[in-house]
Amino acid sequence: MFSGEYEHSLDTKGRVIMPSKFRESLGEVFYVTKGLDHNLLVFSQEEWNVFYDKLNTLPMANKSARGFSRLFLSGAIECEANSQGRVLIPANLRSYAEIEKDVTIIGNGNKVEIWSTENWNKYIDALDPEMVAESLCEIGINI
Amino acid sequence: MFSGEYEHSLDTKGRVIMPSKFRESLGEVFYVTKGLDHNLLVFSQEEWNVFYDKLNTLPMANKSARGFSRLFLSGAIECEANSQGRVLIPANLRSYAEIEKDVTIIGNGNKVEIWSTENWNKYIDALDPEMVAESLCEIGINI
DNA sequence: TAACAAAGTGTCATAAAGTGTCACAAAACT
DNA sequence: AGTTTTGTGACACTTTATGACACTTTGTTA
Repeated sequence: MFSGEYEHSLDTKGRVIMPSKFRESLGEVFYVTKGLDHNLLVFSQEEWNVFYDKLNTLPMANKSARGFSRLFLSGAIECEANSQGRVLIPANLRSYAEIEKDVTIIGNGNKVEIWSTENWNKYIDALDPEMVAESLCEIGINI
Repeated sequence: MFSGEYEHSLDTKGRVIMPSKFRESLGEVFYVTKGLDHNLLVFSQEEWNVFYDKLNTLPMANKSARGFSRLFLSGAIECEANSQGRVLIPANLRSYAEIEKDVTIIGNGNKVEIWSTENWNKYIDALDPEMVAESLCEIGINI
């Protein structure tokens, strides 16, 4: 399980350090793709396979199925952290997540997320626990 | 699995570079044909065979099935990338995909897709994450 | 059918992008 | 406080992309 929050910065070539706490669980090879809140998602090989298999069962004659597939796969890269745990984030992912220099990397259960620090702070500040709780109730989720 | 997004431009003779990340998996000889969204599809020999077999099982008594078959097969060409990974896109495919100068090449699972950069940007910008999230729920993908 | 034009192909040279690793700084842990 | 681990900048090196140009093939016209 991934948890915690780490702030790092990109080097001049657009590489980011994967925090050492996450490296072991992620494994040698892992996957980065676009998330739904203008952030990036990082999956271990195992978790990625589960996700990829689901995508593959979708019928390509269906328009929205083609959309997901393109969104997630065009945004996906296979990474192998080098000896120092650095990973290159390609330009298209950087611009999608509005990442320039400072990133915040958080653990979120079965995945890791990469945010631009600015967006992360905005997001987490705007999150009102009361309202979140309320909405969960409404849709019948009991936590 | 093909994934990632690469932007390239055609040379003056209408050739395009196949990104190096894709070359190995595509193999020496591969197939290019028309796609469903005014883009081009690129298959490895192996994936092409799978695709071709699927086309062959379509009931040809059905009008759309005949259309499908004609769209994909009439547009198909066999390609061999030269030593620098360049491939000539024939004029009919270029005009089908509205490709003039800038192309974006994306990995999409079992196939590669070639888009005019302009069309690709329009397409991907029009995908609304909220709506995607909604549809993902419906089909039971949890991300 | 010879001459020419157009289209297609191969390859070089250069520029740009990506990758590996060293060395030091900062932080965490005894 | 000393030791180990982790993060960062710097830089060398490798790989990849692309314009340029020459050569080959194909097609057209006189």
